[in-house]
Amino acid sequence: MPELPDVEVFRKYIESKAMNQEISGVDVNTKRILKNVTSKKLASALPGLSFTGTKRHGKYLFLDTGDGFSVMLHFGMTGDVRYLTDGDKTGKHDRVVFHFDNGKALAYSNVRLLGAVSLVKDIGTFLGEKEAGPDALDYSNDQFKEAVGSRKSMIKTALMDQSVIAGLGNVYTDEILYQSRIHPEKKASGLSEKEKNALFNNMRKVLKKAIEKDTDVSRLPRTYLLPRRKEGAECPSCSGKIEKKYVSGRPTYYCPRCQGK
DNA sequence: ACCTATGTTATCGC
DNA sequence: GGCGATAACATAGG
Repeated sequence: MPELPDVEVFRKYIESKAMNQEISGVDVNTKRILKNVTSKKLASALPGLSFTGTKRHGKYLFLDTGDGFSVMLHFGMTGDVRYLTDGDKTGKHDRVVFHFDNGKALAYSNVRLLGAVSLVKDIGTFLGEKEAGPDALDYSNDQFKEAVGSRKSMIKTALMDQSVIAGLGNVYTDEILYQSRIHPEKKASGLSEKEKNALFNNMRKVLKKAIEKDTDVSRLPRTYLLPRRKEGAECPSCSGKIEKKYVSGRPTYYCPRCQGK
């Protein structure tokens, strides 16, 4: 489920479990998940080091080693992490497992192989190469309005464009647009000041709420679309029907009555 | 067997 | 270069 809130929850999880434990070895079970690094390199660079800190930018997660480079984790659509303690077994989809000298381990799992694991020397350089825009939660209201308002694409496309805003994906973009009562196909540059302000405020509200609830959709407020993100579901606000339409090639759920064009 | 899916990247045409 | 549409990647579940 990795969008910004999911990756932030992963980050906190790793921060609370896997810090400052000496890495004893790295198992690469699926070489295809590695990008710009060989399994040999990964397995030789990390032993003796430990994870000393974490950083997240958009959907990218970085585990610092304190030795001038970080492990970069990207999760695609199905990535996850698990801290393995005594007796926990690795699963079929654990693509890379970082073992610690205390017997525990951190597993990066991914059903589909759309994600990536890599080593990154300089995070800023890496993000520059990826053309990542500012993180969604680092934007000021004015910067946000300028970045979004200058786009000629549909608002949903602009919000999901990682070079404009890093971190928003298909699911949370639907929620943000729903909360803001804005149709996903409205032209970004045609939004009013009021609409842009609402978008900015709801973006922060939705992302923070999702993080606060550990991205458990069943714990989100009743006024949220996510728990009912299904075609034909009842709109939590007007009791109309939720519609599904492909926007920018992605399945998009919205309430045509609340989110007029 | 067919369709769907939380992401990214490349390609084609306008 | 921007933008929309489309496909590709790989896999599990309905």
